[in-house]
This record gives sequence, structure tokens and C-alpha cells, in this order.
Amino acid sequence: MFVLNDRPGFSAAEGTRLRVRNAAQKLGYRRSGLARALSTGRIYTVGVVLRMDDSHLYSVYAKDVLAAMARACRSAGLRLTFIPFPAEGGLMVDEVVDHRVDGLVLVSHYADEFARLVYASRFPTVSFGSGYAERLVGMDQCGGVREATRYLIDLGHQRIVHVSGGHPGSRAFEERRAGYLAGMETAGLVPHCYSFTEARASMQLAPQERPTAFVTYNDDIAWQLTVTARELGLRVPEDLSIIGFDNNVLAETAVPPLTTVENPLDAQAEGALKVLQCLWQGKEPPAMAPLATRLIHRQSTAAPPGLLSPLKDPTQ
Amino acid sequence: MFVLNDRPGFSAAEGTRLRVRNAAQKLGYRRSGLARALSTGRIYTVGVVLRMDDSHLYSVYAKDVLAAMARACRSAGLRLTFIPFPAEGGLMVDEVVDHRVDGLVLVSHYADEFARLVYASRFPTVSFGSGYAERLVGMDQCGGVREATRYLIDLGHQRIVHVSGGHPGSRAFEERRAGYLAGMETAGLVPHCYSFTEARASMQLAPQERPTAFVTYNDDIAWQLTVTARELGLRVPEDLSIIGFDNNVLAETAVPPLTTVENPLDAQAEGALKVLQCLWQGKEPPAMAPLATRLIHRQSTAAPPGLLSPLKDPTQ
DNA sequence: GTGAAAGCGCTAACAC
DNA sequence: GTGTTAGCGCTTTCAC
Repeated sequence: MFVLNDRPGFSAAEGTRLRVRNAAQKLGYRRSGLARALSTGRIYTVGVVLRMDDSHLYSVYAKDVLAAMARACRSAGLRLTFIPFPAEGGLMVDEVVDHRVDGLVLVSHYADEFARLVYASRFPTVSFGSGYAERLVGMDQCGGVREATRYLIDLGHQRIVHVSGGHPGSRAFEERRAGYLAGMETAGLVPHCYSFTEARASMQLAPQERPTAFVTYNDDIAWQLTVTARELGLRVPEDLSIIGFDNNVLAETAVPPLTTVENPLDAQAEGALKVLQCLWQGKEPPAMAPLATRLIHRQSTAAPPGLLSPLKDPTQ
Repeated sequence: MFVLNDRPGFSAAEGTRLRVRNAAQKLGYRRSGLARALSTGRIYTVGVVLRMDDSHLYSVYAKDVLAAMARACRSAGLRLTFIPFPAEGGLMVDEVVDHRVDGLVLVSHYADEFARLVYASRFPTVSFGSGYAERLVGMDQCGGVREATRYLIDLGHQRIVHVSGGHPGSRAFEERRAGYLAGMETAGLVPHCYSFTEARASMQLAPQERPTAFVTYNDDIAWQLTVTARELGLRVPEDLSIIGFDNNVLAETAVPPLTTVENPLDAQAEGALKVLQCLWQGKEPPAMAPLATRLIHRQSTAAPPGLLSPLKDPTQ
């Protein structure tokens, strides 16, 4: 009994200890993490609420977040329960706040109303990435995109276009856009924000008119753009520079590999867990400063075409 | 009290019912799924044990399996806990068999010794894909690859090579290989099984000597092979046909899109859950016949080069 | 040091 | 129908 529970300050002969263990095993005895959880109030499991993507099962972002959270949980001796948030229909708060997990990580964009209700329940909860503002462990998306834009400008680009993505109005959507706008404004260049369709159309303009660089919402879009460019006979990066966001597997495997803004998922995962741990100890966690992002240099960016010839009038 | 528990056969005025609900909510009352679990013996959660891939976080296969299981669980009103199986170090059986989940799904290849111990614990467990043989919900990998090989033969190929992958000795490794061997044998062709490195080297042989088609272990390898082929100046499928396995996102996005053997993950996920449900009801589930696979026709396969000219002596 | 008992928050079986 | 109670398997506290 006591040997099984490892009662502190219990000493038995090693022989006895072993015999008890064996007998227990033979009887098929397994300690119930469940009963322990009810008794201690901790089940050592965190729930990760992740929007189900209608597109390819789950996006590669979702998968990477899950992997990062899984790693962080494992280091922390925690288990991870995956709670998909259905695109339509959503989730009842009671479904998630029922103590089958010790805490919740709300990942990025899902209905804010849901997040509000979860926080209102006072259940230990933290937001991951670019989601609901309350108790958010996020990164400096705006700064990252600003740096990317700046980089293109330094290469000599002027007709730089931002290609939006994600959910309009979402934090990620707005901040990445804002980073681009800030970068352009600092350089005194006129900004253009396109949808994917508009970006595609713009590629078909005459060389003097079309954009020489795209700063995109994420790697998925950047990837699509490289494919489209190839189809249209444009070379990347010679004719067109493209920058992504996330630094996921697509950025690495694209042809050419994408210059992109790194999204520090592991750091965010650890940060999120740290917040939950504070909450479990009853302390209100300190506000987390957005994590720094950095630009990963690969082969999808270069000086704009014609830069070697004398600079022409940048009108238009 | 009873309205909160939805006691069967309890009838109160709707008004009262509502008032009670509101009061409860105001007090922040949440039903504890935990206590209920201890009481009923069901926590409505299944654990999915998935090998952590040292390579890209988790392989796309792992992600797709997780997605399929997540969908199946959701339809069944179950929650999914993700239990990563660390590549080195493994997992203690007690860690997983502790009643924080109702049952376990063991996905594909991890140490068989672990699987054996888990089954020995008599905890409700099922194997998914191509893993441990006991209570396995799998598909007909052998038949799928045989069909793929057959297809290439029908196109006129003769120098068809199998490119192995995965863990040598694992079920998946052996069965897919066996499917290839069977296909070749039926046609009276001599089989060659290469590693990825060998396959790569073979591409550099003279046109008359190099393979005209690869049947690969999975889409990841097939994808790599298309990249390698392009680097070497070989055209797919004009110079070289390639067939993958899994039909995952890589098969779709590869250039050209890959002909591949579909891995019916959703069906397997549902099957696995069905098995667990039997187990929960105390019935030993019927042995599941391997699910049928089918060949998805895309653009990475064509007749071998030179087929239009008179057939030359197929020596060598 | 070792045993007994209360209690975590539910469900299910049993009285009223 | 409606209230009461035992008990799920642990941890913790309190007696011995």
C-alpha cells in the first residue's frame, strides 16, 4: 500500500518493497491517474484548442503549433489533449472547461466570443500566437514584417506589394499588414495591399508596371505565389522577390526556398506553459512581451530586375 | 441539483429549470468531467500514441493520422489526447495505462516491445495502420503496391525499381516491399530493391540502363525523388515514372503531382474507434480485414521513354 | 512509523 | 417523483 504510493518517510526492506511491487503487477494493478486527479485537482494534462481548417485537414501552421506544444508539454511532464474547434458550429464552453484538463491553450484565430467566455469562466487559460488579446503569448509580427519590407527596400525594391491572407480583422491579419505599411511609410514608398487574386493578376502586367516584390501573409501564400510565378514564366528571385511568414516546411521545400519571417513557435509554447503554471500556483502571470521574430534569408529574394542598369524614374 | 444532472425522468417547470441554470452559472459552477469519470469509469477520451519523428517535427503522415483520428473522435463524441512516443527513451507503460484515457490507439511503428506490454496490461488498446499485429486496423499495403507495380507494367515499364523507406523489419516496410515483389514476379520481371541513395545513383546511369520507374515506400520519398530527378535533368514522367504511397499533401503539391497508393486514414480511424467501443462494451472485437487501398492516378506516371519506337531487346 | 478515515464531485442504487 | 447514501481510487490529515 504505502510502497505503491511512495509514501514519504516510509521505509521497508528493499525485498519487501520488491515483492509488493511484483504482486501488484501480477494482479494487474495500475495506479489510477484519474482518482489521483480528482483528489489532487491536477490531471497533468493541458488542452490545446485549435481551429479546424476546412482546407487541407489542418494547416501546416496548426500542425507545427501542435508539435511545439507537444514538445513543451513533454518537457514539462504534461500531457496534451487536442481539442479541435470546428470551423462552423464552434464549441460549448462547458465542453472544454470541465476539468478533464488542467488548463487551456487557445491557439490563434477562432471566434473571439468563445475565447471571451472561456476567460470569463476563470478557468486557467492562455492564448497562443496571434489570437485573443487577453493573456496572449505572441510574437512581434508587425516588427517582423516591417523588417522584411525594410530588407526588400534595402535590396533596391520599390514596387513592393503586400499580399494579405488569413481572416480579415484578425490580429494576425492586421499586424502583419501594419508592419508592411510601417516599413513602406518609413521609406516614403506608396503601399499596396493585394488579395491573392489581385497579386496573381498583377504578375501579368508589363515588366515596368508589375510589382518586383511580394511580402506575404504566410508561407502558404508565398508558396502559391512561387508556383503561379513559374506558371507565368516569371523567375524567382530574378524577376520577382517573395517573402513568406512562419518559416515552416513549405518555406524550406519551396523552389526556390523562401526568405521568410520566423515564427518562434517553440518559444511561444514554452511561454504559454509558463503562464499556465503561474495560474496553477494562483499567481497572475506577468504580461508577456511579444517574442522577437527574425528574418530567415533564403533564395526567394534578390535585387529587383534592372537594378544593374541605371535606375530609371520610379514613377508608377 | 437534478436539473443540472439532467436526471432522467425529472420534470420541473421550464422556468425553474432556467432559473436554476442561471444561478449555477452565476456561481461559476461547472460540472466536473473528472469526478464523473471516476464515478462512471469513462472519461470520454482516447489516447493516440504516435512516434515522434526526429525529422521534420512530425512527419506529414503523423499529422494526417492525428487529423483523421481527431475527426473520428469528434464524430464519436470523444476527445483525443496526443501521447508522443519519444524516438529514444520510449515510454513507460504505466504512463499511458493510468486511466486518464479510456483507451489507446497505437499508431504504426514504435518499439514492438512497448506495444506488447500495453496489450499485456489488458487496457483497451488497438493498433492503427501498419503497427503491432494484435488487434490491428490496417490496410492492404501489399495489395496496393502490387497494383501500383502492375499499373507500371501495363504501361510498358520493365526496369521498375522499389525504393524502400521506413524502418527495416517493420510491417509497413516488409509488406510494401512484398507487394512490389509479387507484382514483378507475376509479370516475370526481375525485381530490384534500392535504398534512396541507391535510387539516386541509379538515375545517373545511361538511359538504356537506368530504371524507367520507381515504386516508392511513401510520398515523402517519391517527392524527394522528383526533386532529385529534376536536379539531374530527368523529366517526370517522360523519362521516369514515380509512384508514391499515402496520397498525402506532398503527392498533391509535388511537381508533377504524384500517382500514389491511397492510404485510407479516415476509414482506419473509424475502424480503430469501433474496436475500442467493442472493448468498452466488454466484447472482443471481430478481427478487422485490411482495408482496401486504391491507386490515385496523377501526372508522375507515363509510358516509358522509347516505347513509341519499336521495342528493343529488354536484356538488362 | 503505521493505520484509519475523510473527502475530492460526481453517478447510481436505494429509500421515501 | 424526490431526497439520501454509498462508493469510484486516490491523497491528505489525523489518531495511534
